[in-house]
Amino acid sequence: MKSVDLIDNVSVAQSDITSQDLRAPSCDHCIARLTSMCSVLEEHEIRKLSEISSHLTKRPKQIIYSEGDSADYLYNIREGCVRISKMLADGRRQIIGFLFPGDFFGLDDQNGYSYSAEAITEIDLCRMPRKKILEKFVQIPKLGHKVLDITRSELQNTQDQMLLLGRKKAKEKLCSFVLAMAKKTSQIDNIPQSSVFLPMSRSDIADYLGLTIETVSRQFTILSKDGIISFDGNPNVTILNAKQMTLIAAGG
Amino acid sequence: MKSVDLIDNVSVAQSDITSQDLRAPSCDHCIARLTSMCSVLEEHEIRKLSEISSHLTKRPKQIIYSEGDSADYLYNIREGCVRISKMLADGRRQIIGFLFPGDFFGLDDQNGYSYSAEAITEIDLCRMPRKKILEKFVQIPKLGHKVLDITRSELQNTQDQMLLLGRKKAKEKLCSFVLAMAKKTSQIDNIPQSSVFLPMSRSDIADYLGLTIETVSRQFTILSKDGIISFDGNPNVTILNAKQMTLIAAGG
DNA sequence: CGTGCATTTGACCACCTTCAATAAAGGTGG
DNA sequence: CCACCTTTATTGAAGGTGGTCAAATGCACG
Repeated sequence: MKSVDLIDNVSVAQSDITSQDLRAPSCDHCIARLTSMCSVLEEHEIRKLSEISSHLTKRPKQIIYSEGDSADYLYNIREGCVRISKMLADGRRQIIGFLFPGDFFGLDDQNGYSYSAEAITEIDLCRMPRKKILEKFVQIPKLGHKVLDITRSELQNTQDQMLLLGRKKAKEKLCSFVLAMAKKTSQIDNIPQSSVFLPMSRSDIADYLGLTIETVSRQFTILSKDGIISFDGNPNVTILNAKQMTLIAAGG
Repeated sequence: MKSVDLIDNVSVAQSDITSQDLRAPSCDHCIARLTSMCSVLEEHEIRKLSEISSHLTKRPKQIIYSEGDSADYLYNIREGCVRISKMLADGRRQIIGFLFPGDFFGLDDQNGYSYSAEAITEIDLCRMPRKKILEKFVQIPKLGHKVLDITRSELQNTQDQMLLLGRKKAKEKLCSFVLAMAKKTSQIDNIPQSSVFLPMSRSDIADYLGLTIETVSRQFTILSKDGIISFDGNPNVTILNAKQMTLIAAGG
């Protein structure tokens, strides 16, 4: 039922060992520090958090964990793109979200992880034991409040996605998606908003929008022919007519 | 754009006035107290919370607030059923959820409410100013933690609903819905799990499942003919074959 | 008993899916 | 570096699930 990880894990284990050495200085150069839950912490609090954290990397398509696994760790993304997804018994998949540096995932309870997490690009993660991070919420109240804020914001995004999945047409879905990615990635690197980096496959996009890869491909072609986007160089898309794209995305 | 409230508000204002008198004793008999965020509080903490709360009622179809309104209050449901929803400019609606006693809603930020909230049945609400409840999160840490727990749980439900909206067939959606309602309402009253109370209209169900009322109606008819449910007395549905229903709901 | 609204049922149609073929991109080994 | 193979993306044709339009039935209320 769960897809098989085709790449052996040895190199990852090695990365783990390496990261142990790099652990202390790693927060200093963490590009996610200003956008993640860590952004509310003082220097000494960051240091305390780094003591319970370990660092690991994954290669594209590697599984971080699977739906139902014991939820022992919380993950912070330092670098790269992660997809989180749920599956039906017969293999139909729904991608819950694409996560980028500064995002966290895996804060589940004793019922185990509620979704699977996999690397899309090369990724760089910061991992904390769930039990210890829950203690930190008590010791550092503002951390707990920040996590509540982020979770509420996530909930709102997910509710927006419900509107998309339940009520938008294929073309509207695609426009909403590209705009959302533009917004999300522009917070990370300094690519101007009109150029959007899409590291995920057509299959991922389809499973995120409740469509098939064929429909995604066709709609992209139409948007391109209509002069709304262009595909200069994969995996980048350029938004040529943001105004009209926004209009379509809103269902207008 | 926003639907008009057809029932005048005078009676509600009167309810508000009445509730001021009843405020102090109201928590004592609140049936939602054991299932809501209040469940973690001691007697004296409940009393403090009731000092910043007011009590109000609404009649079926009345609007509690609309998407975009300034998010000044948090609401706890004491009695009745509420629907929360989002709309596209052209009127397409997505119902985000049906809420019951013990559920809260309206914890939004300065961007305003992210969805509209309306009464489905006669409802009985407990209302708290957002600013004051945020202070309580600081004063009573376990309240903040409880709200985080509830919010995480909500997020998981919403992610399950993404899977439903994006990947399930109409029949599977209906079965999932009826089972979810059975689970939810059985926590509230003591109706045996096989009899499910559905206070919402076909239109509400359709907009929750990303379908049309016709499809909802047709699928209900099919499920009824297949002996999986029966419609003894509206608005109640009886589950005759829970096993098969669960199988269909899971996509098997 | 008639009016108004919600629900059910029917006929037809469209958007998206499914199936299939082709094209392009990426990875491996000679 | 190119040939070969695999994977991914695009494009085309046919089909189905669910939507749209329309009418009938049921139900509550005056």
